[in-house]
Amino acid sequence: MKRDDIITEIRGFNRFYTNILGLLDQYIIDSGYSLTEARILFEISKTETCTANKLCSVLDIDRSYMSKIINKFEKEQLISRNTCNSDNRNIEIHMTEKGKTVFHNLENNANKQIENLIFNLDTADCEKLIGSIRTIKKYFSRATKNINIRPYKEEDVSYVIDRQLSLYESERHFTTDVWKKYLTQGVIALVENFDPQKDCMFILECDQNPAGCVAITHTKDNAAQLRYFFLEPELRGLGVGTDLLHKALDFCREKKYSHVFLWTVSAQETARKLYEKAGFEITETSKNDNWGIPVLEEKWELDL
Amino acid sequence: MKRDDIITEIRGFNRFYTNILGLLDQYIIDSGYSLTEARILFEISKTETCTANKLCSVLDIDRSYMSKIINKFEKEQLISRNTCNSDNRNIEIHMTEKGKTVFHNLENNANKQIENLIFNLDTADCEKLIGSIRTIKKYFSRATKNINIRPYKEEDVSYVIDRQLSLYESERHFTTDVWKKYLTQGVIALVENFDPQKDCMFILECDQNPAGCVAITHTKDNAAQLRYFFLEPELRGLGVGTDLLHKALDFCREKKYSHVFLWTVSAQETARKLYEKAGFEITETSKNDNWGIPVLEEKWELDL
DNA sequence: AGAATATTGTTGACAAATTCAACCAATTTA
DNA sequence: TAAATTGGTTGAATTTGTCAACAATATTCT
Repeated sequence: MKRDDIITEIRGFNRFYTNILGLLDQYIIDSGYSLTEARILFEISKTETCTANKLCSVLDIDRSYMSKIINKFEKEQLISRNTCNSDNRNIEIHMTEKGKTVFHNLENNANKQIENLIFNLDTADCEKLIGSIRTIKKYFSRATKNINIRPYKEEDVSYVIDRQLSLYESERHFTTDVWKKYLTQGVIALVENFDPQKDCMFILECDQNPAGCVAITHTKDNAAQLRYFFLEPELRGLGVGTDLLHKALDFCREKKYSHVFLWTVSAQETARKLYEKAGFEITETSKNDNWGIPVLEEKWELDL
Repeated sequence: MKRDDIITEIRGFNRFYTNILGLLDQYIIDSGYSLTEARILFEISKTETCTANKLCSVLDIDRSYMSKIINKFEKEQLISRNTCNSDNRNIEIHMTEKGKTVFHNLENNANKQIENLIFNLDTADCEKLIGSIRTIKKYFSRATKNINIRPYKEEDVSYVIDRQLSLYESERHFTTDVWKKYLTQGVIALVENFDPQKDCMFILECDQNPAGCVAITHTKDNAAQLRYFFLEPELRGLGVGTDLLHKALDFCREKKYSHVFLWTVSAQETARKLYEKAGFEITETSKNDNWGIPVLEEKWELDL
């Protein structure tokens, strides 16, 4: 299939889905709230500490416009507001009971509509539909995210440590203190002995928030070791990890390293695929029972 | 997967795709034309004999609003208008050279944007993406179409004959005069000897246009034969064919037929699946070399 | 044929949705 | 401490879209 045909097909789908959404929006419009208002209500209800500003950036709506809608909501007693203690400029928005009811009704109608849409689909059809939805989301979601890779700052260190500990715990069941100490002290050692000519640590930001990391540390004999490579789960599979990995490899090339190695565990499927794609090969394996669950560790190496 | 989870996932996708579309629309908005205007331009350029009214119904836009936008287009010399000869109420809309240029630029920008969106997808990824797009389109497209099944009228007869001849020619390579005569005379015979107590012919309409057919004819010994069952290709796989088939079967039940049969050819995969799903079973097969290409004909029967 | 009705398109008044520019107050940065 | 930034507000202006009345043509019904 040619590139142009793909583009044509996607644009056709965009027109198609514009129609679908327009059809569904009809219900909301009939409810007395505009589509924008409904989107805002939805966002308020799902955001814990919600401010007008957050809403503006998430929904990409003008500040003044937001202010007016929020005002209207307050007049209708759908929400209540109180200025934030820590910063008096911020005003926190909360849903009132009435607001929750109104929102609930909107939600119910929206659900019923989708129910109609899939009414004559059987289980197998639904599975296919959901699969397709996920595929499209995966391939397009990068476009809606503001991804940025930058050198680490002092304040990132706690994120790098804490987030890895919790990810390894939930995903790999690494729970022992030995493991926690090993990881924590490793990161701290890197930062304390940081040599910008030999080491690097990059933070991947998604919409201004840290969402992943990769580092190169030099060993005693001046070899490059890739460490602390992780990515927030919701960003996996978007090609973002590849970019992050290559940022580290580019650093190695820039600093004239001729070789990189890393240690990982065999269960880290997604990461392993990235290593393989980047040209790494397994050169050594060893068992390790110290992290809370027995694992097979693998050494991967790459000549640059 | 539970029904509610499916609905949640679809609604999540709707929000997601609203963002995607909003992102893409930005370019159009920056072009000096509104999204609505761009949609109208697109529709004008692809419609041969275009009138304001057609645009209104296709794009679901108010007549007065359309009138104003069309006026604006004419002032900017993007389009020219001339009243239709056959009906002086209609005013045909044509793109001027300037209009074509403007539209072309819009198109180019839109294409470039999509190009960016799929920039880091390889061929395999694109295949998956397109597959998913088609799946979603298939499952949702019924919702955007106005499907209606009604008894045939005199003026439908030529559609039923001509469309079947061309579909059988392009899809089954039935080309002989024997075949054409057989089909044509069959339909004419049905209409001429039409007995509303024993016969029926239903036309499936899609957005007011004929897009399929099914008929029940009585044989000499008063058995019900299902004939002339076909559906426009773009409507296949949406569950529309099933509805049409059941309309015919319901007629049979209503008229107290205890049995229906039909003849089809083994290559008619999609239709055969519908017959099978409705409970039909093959009771007889025979070769036929008279239609331009040798086929295996099958008799399917169903007890009501 | 002639009256009633429907269709296509237009217009002006209006209402809703959205943007713009100027502004205030709190906070952060230089 | 002055200057710049951030979160939020307000009124005016613009854009977008709807409504109701109307004109011109075509169709239907008697």
